This record gives sequence, C-alpha cells and structure tokens, in this order.
Amino acid sequence: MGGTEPGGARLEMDRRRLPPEERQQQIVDEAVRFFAEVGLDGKTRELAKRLGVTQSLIFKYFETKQDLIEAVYGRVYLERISPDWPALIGDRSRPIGERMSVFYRDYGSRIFDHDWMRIFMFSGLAGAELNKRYLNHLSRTLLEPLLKEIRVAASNTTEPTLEDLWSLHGGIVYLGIRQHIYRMPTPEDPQHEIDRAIGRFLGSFAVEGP
Amino acid sequence: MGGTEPGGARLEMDRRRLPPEERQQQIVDEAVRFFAEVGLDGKTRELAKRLGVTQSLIFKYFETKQDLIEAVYGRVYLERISPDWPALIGDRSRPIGERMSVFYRDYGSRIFDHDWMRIFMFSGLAGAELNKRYLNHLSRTLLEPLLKEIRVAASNTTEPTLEDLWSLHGGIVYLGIRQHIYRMPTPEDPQHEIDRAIGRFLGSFAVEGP
DNA sequence: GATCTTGTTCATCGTTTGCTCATTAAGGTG
DNA sequence: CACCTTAATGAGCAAACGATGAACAAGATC
Repeated sequence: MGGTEPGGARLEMDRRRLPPEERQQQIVDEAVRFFAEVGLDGKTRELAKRLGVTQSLIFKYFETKQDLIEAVYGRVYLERISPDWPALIGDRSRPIGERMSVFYRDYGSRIFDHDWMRIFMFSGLAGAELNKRYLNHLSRTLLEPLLKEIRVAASNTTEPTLEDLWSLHGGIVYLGIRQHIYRMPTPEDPQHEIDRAIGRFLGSFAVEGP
Repeated sequence: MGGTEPGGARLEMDRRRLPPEERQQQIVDEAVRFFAEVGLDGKTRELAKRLGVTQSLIFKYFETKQDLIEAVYGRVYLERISPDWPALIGDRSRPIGERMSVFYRDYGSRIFDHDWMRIFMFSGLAGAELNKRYLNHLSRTLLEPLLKEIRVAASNTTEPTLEDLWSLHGGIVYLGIRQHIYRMPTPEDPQHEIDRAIGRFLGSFAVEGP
C-alpha cells in the first residue's frame, strides 16, 4: 500500500511545503513536547529549530505566542477524561472495589503522561483557568458519583467524605508527580500500589477492596 | 529599647542607604515572594520595582540572576525539616497514631506555605537537584523510620511498605498542592482530614489511629 | 514548460532582557 | 563643618525576545 509516488499521503521528514492543517498540527505536536520540557516561557526560536523551520513560520499559523499556548492546552486536555467512566462507576453489577480499580487503572494510563503532567503543572502555576475547570469537572462527574457509590456499598458504617476521596486521589496522583515533575524513581507496577491504596480506603469503611 | 534616634537598628521603609547584610536579606525576602508568584523566569526589573530600588542594585549583591535564585532556594529550603522529628517518630512511649498526627501537624504547618509550595514546584519542574535531595532526605530520615515504627506497632498483621507510606504522604501533600498551586478551595481544618487519613492508614494495618 | 497560488524564508523592527560602569549622594568620622 | 567611604543611582550595551512584511520558491493546474 502507499507506494513511492510524489504527492502521496505519507509524511516525509525533509518535505518543505506542507498543507496548512498538517503543518499546524505538527507545530502544536512539537510545542506540546517543547513546552512540557522547558515550560511555557520557552522561546519560539528554539521551538522553530526543533521543527526544522523558521521562527516566523510559527506566527503564520498562530497570531501570538499565547494563541499557540492555548492550542497546546486544548490539545493536551483533550481526551483526558473518558466518557465511559460515569457508566463504569455507576455499574452496580460489579463490586465497587473492582470498579475503582478499573477506573484508576484507566485514569492512570491517561494522566501518568510526561507531557500532560508537566503542562498541567505549568499551567496551574501560571493560574490558567483550565486547571480549575478540569478539577471541578473531575470532582463533579467522577469523584462525587464515586463517593455516592462507595456510600451505598458501605451502607451501615461510618461514611466517607469527599475530602476522604480527594486524599485517596491525591495519593494516587502523587505517583505521577514524583515520576514526571520530580523525576524520582517510582514503583515498577503503579497499578499494584493503586489497588493497595484503594483496598486500604475501602477497608476502612468496611467494604471489600479489589 | 530602640527609640527614635537616627542610626537605630529599627528598619525604616523610606530609608535609602542600608547596611549590606540587611539589604541583601531584604532582596532575598522579596525575591522569595516574587519568584513564588511569577516563577523563576520573573524579571529582575520587576523585582527591583517591588523593592523600590534600581535594578542594577540587585546585581551589586548577586553577580548573576542564577546566584539570586540559589539564594532563594537556600532561604526557602532552610528550616523546612525539623531536627526534632526523628526523636518524635521514635518515641515509643507515645502511641504511633499520636506520633504521626503530631508529626504531620508540624510538617503541614511548615510546608503548607504559599511561597515554599510554589517555589518547590517551580524548582522541581526546572530540574533543580535540591528537590531530589530534599525528597531523598525526607524518605531516609522520616518516612523510613516512620515505616519501621508502624511495623513494630502492627507486628503480627500484614506489613505496610514504603510505597504505602508515600501514598499517605502524597494524599496529605496534595492538600497543599490544591490550595497553593491550583488555588482551589480546601478544607477549613486540614489537620482533621490528615488525622482521618492517618486513621484509615493505620486501621488497615490493625493499628489504632489518632 | 510557462503560470499561478501560497507555504516558507529572510531581513528586520521595536522592545525587553541580564548585566556593566561611571557618577551621585547618604551618612558616619574628625 | 568639611571630608571620606561606599550604598545607590542612571544611562546604556549587547544579546535575545515576540512579531511583521516583503521576497522567494515548491508544487499543483493548464
């Protein structure tokens, strides 16, 4: 399939002239990696060098540097929360411990990502509104429903609070922070640690863990 | 004591000429607040404006901007770990739950600080070696001894691992991250949440909590 | 292969950056 | 009060910054 005829859809490294959408996408792709590494104060000239392109070309596709950063935000925040999770969390045909294990396995596979983790932290420090929106969305659509489900499963004992869940959540997220922000050694099998944390959490509310 | 005679040791806002050590200290103080707010890429001219001083004066006290940043690191990391903690953690005349509660109350009072939290995160993202040294020191001198004590208290049940403790620690630190990095609402009484987390943790190893 | 479109480069502007150094004046000493 | 030390200023340099616009050339169309 494909072939070697010129004008084919295959991407070539040394190709000079690209269709606008493709070039724009290429710039954002590299900008994600670049800003994740050096921070949002990274210079457009260095980004251009990594792209093998002149600096002025970037400003043909993005009016300002801030526009580029917004595009990076959009790209990086996209697809970071799965639409399947609410259904998974509410699926009472499965034990709550299993649901939480599967949820956090899936959640971890999406956020334990070098670029996401660092850009999320950089933008948080910069005071970007997106972080608050993301965390509020996380709380409302995932943590609060999860809390409800745990309370159902833990019916006649002391009930967990939302802050209890944030504590569990923080302990899990901290794995990614240690790895990608502080670049410290982290466990080989994060899922095992996550399952242990979930087990301790549920156990303290007299619910069986994963 | 003191009085109003000129040349007294009291600091005056409008005073122009300061003794070198005092001025140097003043610059570092303001630099901590400044860099914590805008990041380590903050401009020396804006810092000078906040000090009510010319930008060139800063370079009379610090040869390069990097030197100033190192001074900020030193200032901020100082006194962040108490020498009393190892003794507290190892004091078997007190129940482990109480020791952990007191330790984390004290620990929280030192690190749930706007400037520290943000500069630690900025420097971590910048790849500063100090972060790794701090975390390694934390692990060796506090978490590992704490783990040992918990294991003693939990003798004949399943034992906690160091990663379990990191999970608890992360959940606690995440309180500060939510507050100072993401600027999200956090519980009025963090100590209560911390005690709950400690209680759950110890409870899952059949040890009485705080 | 000549022509046309437009993605890309090149040169450059105006500003800001870290940093320097000659000059000024604050404040203690006689 | 005049004198002297030195903290602080002010003007400015070289490099780097985001951004602009004219000139160029890659590649499709006829």
